[in-house]
Amino acid sequence: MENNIAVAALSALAHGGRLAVFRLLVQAGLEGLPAGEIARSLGVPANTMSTHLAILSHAGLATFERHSRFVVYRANIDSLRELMVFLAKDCCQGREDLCGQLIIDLSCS
Amino acid sequence: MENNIAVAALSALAHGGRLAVFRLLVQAGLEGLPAGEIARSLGVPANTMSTHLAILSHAGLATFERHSRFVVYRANIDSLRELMVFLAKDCCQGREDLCGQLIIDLSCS
DNA sequence: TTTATGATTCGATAATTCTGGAATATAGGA
DNA sequence: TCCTATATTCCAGAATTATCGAATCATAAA
Repeated sequence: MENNIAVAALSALAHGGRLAVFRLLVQAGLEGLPAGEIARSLGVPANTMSTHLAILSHAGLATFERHSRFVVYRANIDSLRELMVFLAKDCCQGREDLCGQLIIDLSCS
Repeated sequence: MENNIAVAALSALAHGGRLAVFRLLVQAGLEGLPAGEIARSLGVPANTMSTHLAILSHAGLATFERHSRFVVYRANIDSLRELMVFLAKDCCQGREDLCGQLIIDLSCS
């Protein structure tokens, strides 16, 4: 993952509202959610939400697909994984000893 | 990790310059680096760097300790781990199936 | 006490991001 | 065609963040 893309992804998630959107999209799974429902669900005006969704998809954290009048958004889990690898790599540059501290618990507790 | 702290950590890293600082601190390891050396190393004015360092330590990503006239900063790897866990958890809320896609390769290649 | 060095804080400007009303697409139905 | 529903783009003001010169603080040495 390139540096600039990582910064874009971090910026996209560094916003409470967009973090909530991402979580909602993850919960929605493969079916995804139309923009309007996301906006309604989080109590945000449609145009504001449209901006947030554009930021998320620009950063690669979400994908979208038009279905007749609806634009369905989906979380891009793969992109989140790349971001996590990027962050982990920061701690592995010639210092594998520190890498050990990064073992994270992925059990869904 | 609390939501607001996670957002603070994401914001802190969502800046090319601060990302570079964090990387430098990780490379420096347990010894850490004094503020001035970090500033010189990255070609940033001391006062600007001081602001960046404050943001990083506020977000928990760095710690500091005064040694006579020097203020030595260190990366807080543990905090990065917590951030990664936080991000991973977003994908595990009742959807353990998606969690599988998050297995990341921590081998330091 | 005076001077020098390292670091932070203050204050002001520039730049960016956030937000939402209004206008504009886009697609389907009457 | 005309109307409605869904979504985005345009635009402008508000809010926040970024940057850095100057002043100040903190520590140590002369």
